[in-house]
This record gives sequence, structure tokens and C-alpha cells, in this order.
Amino acid sequence: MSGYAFRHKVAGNGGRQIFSIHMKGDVVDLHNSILRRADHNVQALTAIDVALIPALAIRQLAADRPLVGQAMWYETLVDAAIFREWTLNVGRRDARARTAHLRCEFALRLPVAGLGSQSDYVLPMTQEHLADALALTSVHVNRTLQALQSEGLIERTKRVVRVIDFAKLARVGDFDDRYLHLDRIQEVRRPRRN
Amino acid sequence: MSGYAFRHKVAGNGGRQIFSIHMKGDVVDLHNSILRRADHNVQALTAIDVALIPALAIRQLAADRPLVGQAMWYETLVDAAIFREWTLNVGRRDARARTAHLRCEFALRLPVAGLGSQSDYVLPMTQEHLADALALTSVHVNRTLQALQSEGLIERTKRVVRVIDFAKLARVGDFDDRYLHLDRIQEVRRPRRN
DNA sequence: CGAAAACTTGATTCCGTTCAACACATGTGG
DNA sequence: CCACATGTGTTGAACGGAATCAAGTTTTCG
Repeated sequence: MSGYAFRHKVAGNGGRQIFSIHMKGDVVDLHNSILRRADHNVQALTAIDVALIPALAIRQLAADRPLVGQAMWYETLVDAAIFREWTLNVGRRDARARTAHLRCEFALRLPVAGLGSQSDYVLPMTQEHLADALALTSVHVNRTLQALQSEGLIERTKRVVRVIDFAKLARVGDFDDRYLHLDRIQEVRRPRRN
Repeated sequence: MSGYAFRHKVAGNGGRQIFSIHMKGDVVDLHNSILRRADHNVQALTAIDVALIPALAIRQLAADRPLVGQAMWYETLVDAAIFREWTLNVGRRDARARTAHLRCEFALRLPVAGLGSQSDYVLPMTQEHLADALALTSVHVNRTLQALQSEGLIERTKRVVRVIDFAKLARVGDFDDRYLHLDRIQEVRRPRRN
């Protein structure tokens, strides 16, 4: 309902990987609650207000109202699409592109949730959080952010991000918004009445 | 219906990331067909036989028979769980662990599909495919496989994989099968009648 | 049988890590 | 409201794991 949360998993060597950042309006934990066994952790990033929904109620809802069930299924599909892009990001892009890519993603996602604009938004992740989302060290994230800033692509004061040149940042970050399936989100948020 | 396929995405720098390998029995392309826009590629790994199902029929089926719809939703959730683990694998494990982890995953998944056993299975991926799944180069995959072999953890002749010591391999690969949600698969494959 | 694909090996390079120290902000209890 | 502790961000130097480049060899398959 308010605040930010994230999902992550910790490897045996102590490394942590963050998979997703969630904001107000997101249904955060469908995965762990619908499948019986949890396979990852959900954690608050800031102080948050949450609404708890019993897993059973979700299952019931999906059964009783197929369209709602379908909407939740779609949500899961979009979720998976974002996971895929993050895997690509972590696996096949260098630090510079990875970092730029993440910034681009939030420049688009936060406005959809009514939080900031494409060129100015607040993202309460520390550099260590960023490191764990990008599979880098916080030291290298720091250097990479500085590099992007000195190139005039972004500015940052504390946790406020300003995107100076989105098009250029998108090019650097090899960013293509298709994977976010934003059209789908619009549709769910503002359903057509028929 | 037979053969192997995989899903992947290509970054702007030419790097390819493989997300998943599919085998007979898998519903491969729910993601691209249910969401309207494709955000990744599906490709045959071997000669394959496939059954084509119109997206509309799937949507209809999900709407008309909620339990089937639910089953497909669960499938998507498990899919996403595997993506998460792969992200962790690529992001936070070194080449040795990554490679061992992949071997472990298939040692469990292939038997479920009735293809080989935990200790002996055929996986028709070239080292280049492995490289793109593990976010390494094929050169490094080659060296890593040799290392695992010389440690006596696996053997390999062509595409046949023999797991000598699963427990040890699982330790090296930081492998915990929870993310596969195999109990769930069992349930779907052999549904209870009531 | 011959060409292409896949695999192997060695030498070198580089991106990101590691380690370590320090600066600055944040916040809390006394 | 200060004193102190902790968390976060910054910087530098050295190291290392995997990439790159290049040249083989072996396998596959038409």
C-alpha cells in the first residue's frame, strides 16, 4: 500500500541476488503463497504498509472469478518477462549497460505507479542494493554511477535520480521497454467496461 | 512432443542469454502467446515434433475450465521460480558452481520427463549452448567441465552426461532443488481424482 | 570423403573484485 | 543537543577469474 520491498535469494557463498523491486500497488508475494514452498525471500526496502491476503482467498477468487484469475496469471507472466530481462542484464551486459538499464526500467515503471516522472524519481535503494540487483559489488556500482554522471547521462543526490537524456541512457543500457508489457499494465489498471 | 527446445534473448552487444531448456511434455510458449507481444525467442535445439495450440483456445480453456487455467498459472509460477534461480546462478556463482548447478538441475528434471536417470542422461546442448545458458564463453565452459571431470564429479562422452556423485556435485553447485517445485509437477502430472 | 561444426589448448588481456582506509550522513540514547 | 555508533558512499592499489585471440584437433554429417 506504501513503501518499497524487494525479493531476493542468497547463494551458499553469501552472495545475494535481488530479483525485483516492488512498489505500492504491486501484489508482491503471489509466488511464494500460491506454490506451497517458498523459494526466495521478500523484504521491506523502506518502511511499508502492506495488506495481507490469505492464499486461500486468492485461490478462491481465481476459481470463482475467472477473469480475475486470468488477470493474476497475466501479472505472473509479466513478472517472468521481467525476470528474463534481468537475467540477460546480469548475464550478458557489462556494468555500465546494466546500471543504465536498471535506471531506465525505473524511469518507466515508477511513473506508472504514480511515483515520480520519467526524468525525476526517487528510488530508495542503497548502492549495496543496486549491487545485489546488478550482480556487482557496491564499490563498482559507485564507480559506474560516477562514470554515468560524468558523461552527463544522469544526476543523483542521495536517492533522487534525475535522468538527463533518456534516449541516450536507453542506448547505453541496451534498453527496449517491450519486456515490461506496459500496454498490458494499462489494461489491467484501467479495465474496459463492456 | 519430442526433442528439445530453448528460449533465449540477444543483447545489443551480440551476447545471447538462454533462459530455459524445454523437453517433451512442456508447454513451451505460453509467455509469448498469452501476452500479445513476444519479448524473447523460442528455438529448437534438436529436431522436434511440436503441437501448435492457438492462443485463443488456451484463453478459452482457462476461462471455461478454471482448474485447467489454474494449472497453467501454476506452471507459469514454477517457470518464474526457475528463472529466479538461473538469475542467481548467473549473477552470484562462479563458473564452477554455475556449471555444476546446471548439471544437477537436469539430473532431476529429465527423469521427471522420463528421459534418462539422475546419474545418466543425455542433454543435447553444445558447449556453446551451455555457455549462453551460464553466461560464460564456450572456451571457459570447456575448461570448467574438464575440471569437474578431473575431480571425478562427472563424466561426459559427447552429449551423454554421467553424474558420478550427485551429493558432492550438488554441494559444489550450491544446489537446492526447492526452486523446481517438483512436488507440484508430480501433482499436475498425476492428478488426484475426487 | 570432405566441409562445417564442435571441441581443445595456450598465451595474453581486462573488467570487475578484493582489500583497506577514509569521509560523510544518519540516527539514537544519554 | 551532543557524543558516539553505525550505515552509506568514496577512493586507491593490487589481484584474479573469465574473456579474448588464435591455432589446433576431433567429430559430425551430408
